[in-house]
Amino acid sequence: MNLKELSALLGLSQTTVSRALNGYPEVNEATRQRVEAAARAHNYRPNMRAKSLATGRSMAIGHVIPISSKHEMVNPIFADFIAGAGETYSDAGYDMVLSVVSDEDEERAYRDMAAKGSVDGIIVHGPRANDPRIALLDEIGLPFVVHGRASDVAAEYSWLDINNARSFARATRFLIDLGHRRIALLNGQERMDFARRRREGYVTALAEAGIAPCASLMKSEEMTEHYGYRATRELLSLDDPPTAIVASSYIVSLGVRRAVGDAECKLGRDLSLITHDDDLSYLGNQGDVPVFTSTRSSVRQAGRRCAEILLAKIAADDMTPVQELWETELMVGDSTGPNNN
Amino acid sequence: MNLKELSALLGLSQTTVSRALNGYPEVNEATRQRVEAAARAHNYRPNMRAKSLATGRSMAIGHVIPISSKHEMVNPIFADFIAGAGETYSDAGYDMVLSVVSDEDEERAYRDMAAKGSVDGIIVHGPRANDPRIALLDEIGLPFVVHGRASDVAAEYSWLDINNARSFARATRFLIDLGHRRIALLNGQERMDFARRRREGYVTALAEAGIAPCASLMKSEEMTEHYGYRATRELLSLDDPPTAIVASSYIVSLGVRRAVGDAECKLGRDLSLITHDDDLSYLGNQGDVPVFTSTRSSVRQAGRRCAEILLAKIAADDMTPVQELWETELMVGDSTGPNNN
DNA sequence: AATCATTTTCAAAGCGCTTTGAGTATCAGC
DNA sequence: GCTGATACTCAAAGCGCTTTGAAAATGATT
Repeated sequence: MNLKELSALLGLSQTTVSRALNGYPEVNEATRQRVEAAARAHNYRPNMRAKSLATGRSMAIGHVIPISSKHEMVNPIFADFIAGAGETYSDAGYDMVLSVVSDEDEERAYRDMAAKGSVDGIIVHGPRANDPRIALLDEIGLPFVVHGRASDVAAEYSWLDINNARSFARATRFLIDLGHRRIALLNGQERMDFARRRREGYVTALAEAGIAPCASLMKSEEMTEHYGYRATRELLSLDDPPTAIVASSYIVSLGVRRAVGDAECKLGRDLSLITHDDDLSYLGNQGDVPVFTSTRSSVRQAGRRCAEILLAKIAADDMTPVQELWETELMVGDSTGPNNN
Repeated sequence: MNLKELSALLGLSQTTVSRALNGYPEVNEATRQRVEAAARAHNYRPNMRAKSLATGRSMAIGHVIPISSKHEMVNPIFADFIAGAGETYSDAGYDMVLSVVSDEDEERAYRDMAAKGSVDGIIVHGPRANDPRIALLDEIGLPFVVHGRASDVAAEYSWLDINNARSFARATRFLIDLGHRRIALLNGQERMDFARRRREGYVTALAEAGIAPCASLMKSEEMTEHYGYRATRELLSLDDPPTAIVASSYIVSLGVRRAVGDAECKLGRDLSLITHDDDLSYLGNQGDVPVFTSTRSSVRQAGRRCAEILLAKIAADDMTPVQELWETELMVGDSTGPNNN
C-alpha cells in the first residue's frame, strides 16, 4: 500500500493525503480523520526510502562500533549504551544503523556514511587522546556527539563524558583514607582518552597524599576479565604487593575477584578493590550492599542523553555545542576496608 | 558530488557513468577506467537513499533487540552476536539497523520495518517457544533467519541453533559421571525456547541415571549475575544442598562463583559447576585451563553465520530454508570435580 | 558501397514520497 | 452581484539513482 493507492482509494490527491498524514494545517479536519482512518485500516506506512529522498533526511543515526583489530573484541558496554540510545531514537522515530568496523577502516566508515546519506548524525565512541575523527566529522559536516572526550582536540564539539579524573582521584583518596599506601591501578588502554584521565586522577590523589606513583603498580590494557585476573596475580606476587586496587571496569574487577579467591584471600579484608562501574544491567552491582565499592555512572543513561543531544543538534544545526560532564557516584560496597598490614 | 555532476564533468550521460560504476558489461573498458578514476578523485559515493528507491533494495538488515520490559535489560551476548553479523554485513556492503524495542512493541517493529522498506531482511533474536513472530514475518514476506528455534512452530524457516538439549544432557551426564546426584539447574527464563530445551536435556540425563528431578533444584530466571548469586545462596542453604550446578550462562556463573566464594567454599572441590559459555570476548573463559568447565559455542560465529544465511536468502528468495544445529564443545575446566560428599 | 551485427552511448521513465505554486469552493462584506 | 479573504484541494516538479528501449558509432561481411 503506497501513497498513490491510498489517495486513489480515498478519491483525494497525493498531496492532500500526505499533508493530512503529516499534520499540516491546511487540510480539513474531517478529511484528515478520514485519511488517518484509511491509513490505519490499510496499514499504510510511508516508504522511508522515498521519504528520505524527498526530504533529504534519512531519519537514522549512525554508530560506528570499533573492533580492536588485535583482539577482535566488542566492549559489552556498547550493549547498554545502545539500549539507552535506542530508546531515545525509537521515541523520536529514528532508526539506528550500526557499522562494525575495525580500527583502520573507521575513517572510511564515517566518510561512507556521510556520502551515502544513510544517516543524519553520528555518535562517536571511544575517543582517543588526539582523535582524528572529530576533525574529520567537522570537515564532513555531519552532526555528531562524542561519548567521552578527546583531550587535545581544539575544535568545539558536543560531548558527554564522566569526570574520569575526579572520579578516580576520589576513588584513590578513599583508599588512602582507609590507610592504604600501596595502591595499584588497573587501567584501560591509555591510548583511550578516558584511561589517561583516570590515571591523572589516580596520580593526583597519590601526590596529594605524598605518595610517589610506582610503575610496577600501574597496568594498562584492554579491559577483560582475564586481564584483571592476570594483573592481580602479578601484583600479589610482588615482593611488596599492593594492599588496594583501583580498577577501570567492572569486568576487570571480576578477574580481580577471581585472582583474590584463588589466593585464598578475601576482598575488603586482605585486599581492597574499588572499581568503576558502568551499571551494566546483566552484571549489576546490586544487592543490599554493593558487591564492589565503586564509582558508578550508568552508561545506559549516557546513551539516552547522547542521543537526545544529537537529535537536538540535528533539529537545530546552529546549536551551540553541548558539553556535559557527569560526576560519578561513589558507592561503598563490600570490597574495601582498612589497611590491615 | 552526485551522479549528475559527475557525468557532466566527464561529458558522459548518467546512464553510462552508472553502468560503468556498477560493472555492467556494455561499457568500454577505457571509459570505465576514466569514470572510476574520476569517481575516486571526487570521492563520489552513490546516495543510498536514491539508490534504494530506484532498486527497491535497501541494503540493510534489521535486528530487533528486545528489551525485557520488566527489567529493561539488554543481553550482553547481543554485543558479540552483532559484532559477528556486522562483519559479514560490512563485507557484503550491507548496513545493520537496530531497533531496540520492548517486548510488547515487537510486532509493530517488524511490521514497520517491512512497510517502511528500511531493511531487506531480519534476524530474529531470542525466539520463544511458540513464537508468533515467525508467522508474522512469513505473512509479511520479509526474508529472515532465526537465531535459535521456536519449538511449536509448524512453518519451515531458516534457523541456526545450538543443540541445547544434547549440550545440557552432556553437561549433566558429565557431573553424574563424577558421582554427583544432587545437581541443580540454573536456567534462563523458560518462556525462551532455548531454556526449555536445556531443561529437557538436563532432565533426560538425570532420568537416564535414574535420578528424579527435584523442583527445588531447578530455577529459571533472567540470566543475571545477581540471579546466579542469589540462587546459589538459596541452594547452598537447603537441608540437602546440591553438590553440583548446571548453569545456563557465563554471567550467571559469575554469580555462582561469588556465592561460593562468600561461603568460603571452592568451586570444583566443594561444589561443581558447569556452565554454558557463549565465548564472549571480554569475559573470556581463557587461560591454560578454562576457569569454568563449560559447554562452549561462540555466539559471535553464530552471528556471522546467521548473517551469511540471511544474505544468501535475500539473494535467492526461493532458497530452501537452511537449518543448522551446532554442537557445543565440552571444555573441561577448573570448576568441576568428583563428588566428595 | 551497402548491409548487418555488435559495441557503445544516450534520453527518458520510474522508484514513492514531499512540496511548490496554483486553482477552486466557500463565505463575509460592500 | 461583485470583490477579497479564507479554507481546501490539486497537478506537477523534484529528490538521485537505475533501467529500459532506442539511437549512434564502429566493425565485419558480403
